[in-house]
Amino acid sequence: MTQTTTQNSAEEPFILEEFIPFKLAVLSDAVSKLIARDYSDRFGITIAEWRVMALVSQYDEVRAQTVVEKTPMDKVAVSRAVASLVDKGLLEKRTSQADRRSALLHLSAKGNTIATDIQAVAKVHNDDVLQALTTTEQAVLHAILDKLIVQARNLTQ
Amino acid sequence: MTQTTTQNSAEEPFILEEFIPFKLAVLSDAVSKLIARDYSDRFGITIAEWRVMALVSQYDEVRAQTVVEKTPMDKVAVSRAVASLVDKGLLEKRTSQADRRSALLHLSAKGNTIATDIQAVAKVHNDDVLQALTTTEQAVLHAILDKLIVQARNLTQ
DNA sequence: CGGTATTGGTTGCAAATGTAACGAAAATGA
DNA sequence: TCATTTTCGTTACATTTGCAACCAATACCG
Repeated sequence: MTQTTTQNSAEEPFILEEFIPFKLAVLSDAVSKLIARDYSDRFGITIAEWRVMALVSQYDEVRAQTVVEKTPMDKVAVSRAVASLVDKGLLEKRTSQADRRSALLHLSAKGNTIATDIQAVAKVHNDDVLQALTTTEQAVLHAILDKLIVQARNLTQ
Repeated sequence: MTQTTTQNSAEEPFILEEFIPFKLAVLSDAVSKLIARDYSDRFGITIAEWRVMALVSQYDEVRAQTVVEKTPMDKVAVSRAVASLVDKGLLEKRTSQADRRSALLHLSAKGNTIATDIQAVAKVHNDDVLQALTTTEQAVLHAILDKLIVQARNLTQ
């Protein structure tokens, strides 16, 4: 851990609500709950399932490992989301010819339709949240979040 | 839900990684895991427990309900964190004379010492993360997060 | 008052999540 | 080429979390 505290920091009162990790948790939690409820009500899927669908939709065909790399989900979470989506008939798995350990995921016709619907809803959610900001602020936010995500990854070795 | 999508949004490809709710989840998750591991290793407490300690330390004496209002934790989570802290001898509960349903929380001597230590560590974590940003960006981030937290609360009715 | 509703917090149970172990396939390398 | 290690994904088990029911105390209101 890097030492970057100022020397007079001990004198400043400690205010939890002003800590970035806390603020991020508060915000992310609020937004996630909002969205999770909506996706569950409208489409009967979880956020984890939605992430898998979104990635499969984007890349057309992905392996579970790819989902693990691109989301904050571990392989168990992905495995379970995939199983559930297959169960619901939204996703199909076919074993890769190149590597028979891994399965290639792709959306079923039904899955494709629903993915399109959710994408529209997701965009509305995104816009709803961002409505509180000016266009400039939105751009700055994106840039800052990108930097911080990189930083967080660096701090995790 | 407010309709704010632009009319040509259907033509833009959908990219999960660029959605603010997703970015926030990725970042918050990474930062939280980083911190959770550290607090657990160094002090043997969870983030939930740390939040309770921080608030009790700040306000000197609080009720469980106050913790619920100021954090993204529900009353069950707070109840359990409090029970665990009492168990560890870091927190004390005394029933309020004004309302004997509620308990007033305050730190034990040991709890106070540890709280001070964690506050220092928390500041370092905060600074470590923010190191990726300029001073201006840090200020902008705070302002934007505040706006978004308000917005998220408004969207949840 | 006296009954009903509300609030503060805990507990029990079910669902979700994380960790570790696992089997199957592929990569490594002696 | 055969033994060993690594990778892919699943499964089993333990822990955590969330929801609903709950008890106790207060507030509300006829």
